[in-house]
Amino acid sequence: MDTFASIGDFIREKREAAEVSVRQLAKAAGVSNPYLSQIERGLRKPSAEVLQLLAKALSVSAETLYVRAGLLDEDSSRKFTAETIANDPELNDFQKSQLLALYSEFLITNNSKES
Amino acid sequence: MDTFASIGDFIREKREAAEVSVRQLAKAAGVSNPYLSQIERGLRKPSAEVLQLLAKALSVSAETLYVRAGLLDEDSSRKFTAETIANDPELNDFQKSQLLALYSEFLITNNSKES
DNA sequence: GCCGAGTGCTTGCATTTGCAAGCAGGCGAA
DNA sequence: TTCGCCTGCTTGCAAATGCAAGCACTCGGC
Repeated sequence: MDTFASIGDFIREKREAAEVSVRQLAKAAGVSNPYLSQIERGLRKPSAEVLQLLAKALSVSAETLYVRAGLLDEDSSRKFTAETIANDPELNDFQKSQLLALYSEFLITNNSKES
Repeated sequence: MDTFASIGDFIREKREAAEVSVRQLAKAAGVSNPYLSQIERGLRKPSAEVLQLLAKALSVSAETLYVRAGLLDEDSSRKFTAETIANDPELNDFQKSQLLALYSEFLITNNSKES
């Protein structure tokens, strides 16, 4: 599975579903229309910045496009729970340490159950 | 705030915290060491693929680096925290619900403090 | 038929990304 | 002192990205 051909197909599919032309989407996203055409046909591999612009213009999340492009794993959020909590800007340091302590406690509990 | 200078600072910080040299990290990530040096100094703007490689070598999530690089919005991180907890295979359902309840409580507390 | 407006795509080029080869320096051992 | 190994960085270059100018086509109106 060629990921970047896949993202091109996905973008074309979304564009056609939205019933807009290559030129219209390109203009809305702020990229050149030949380049968008090349992306859709898998001839070029757009940067994450371009994917971000296209996501916004297509009203889909950037994450969706990144996953399609192989730039994010659907597994990755699962692996780094502790880090995600630590980086959450909505939480203060005390709250983070409380969540992390509880999380660690659960891990220890689960590990001792498995032993 | 120049986002890509910021990602360079962040990568250097993580590398130094891990006590590895530019060459060691570059090798671990599979990128050239001069290029890594340029990234750290903000002279080059790495692609998402390179950020993905560096994230893995630094044991941080790709999302963390993407947010730092402006490729993902922090609003998405907030969604990811809840989702990350819900998807963590190390936790059972009860544990998940406890963490999510605590997390929600903190969000409500923080939102009412701001209002 | 011609024209204008639209369509997706071709092509050449400027700029950027990432690399390989190498430089300059520090440090410890002989 | 020299040597070997390590360090971060410089530099020139190949390949990739993204664009502007333009082509060929379709369609509807006159």
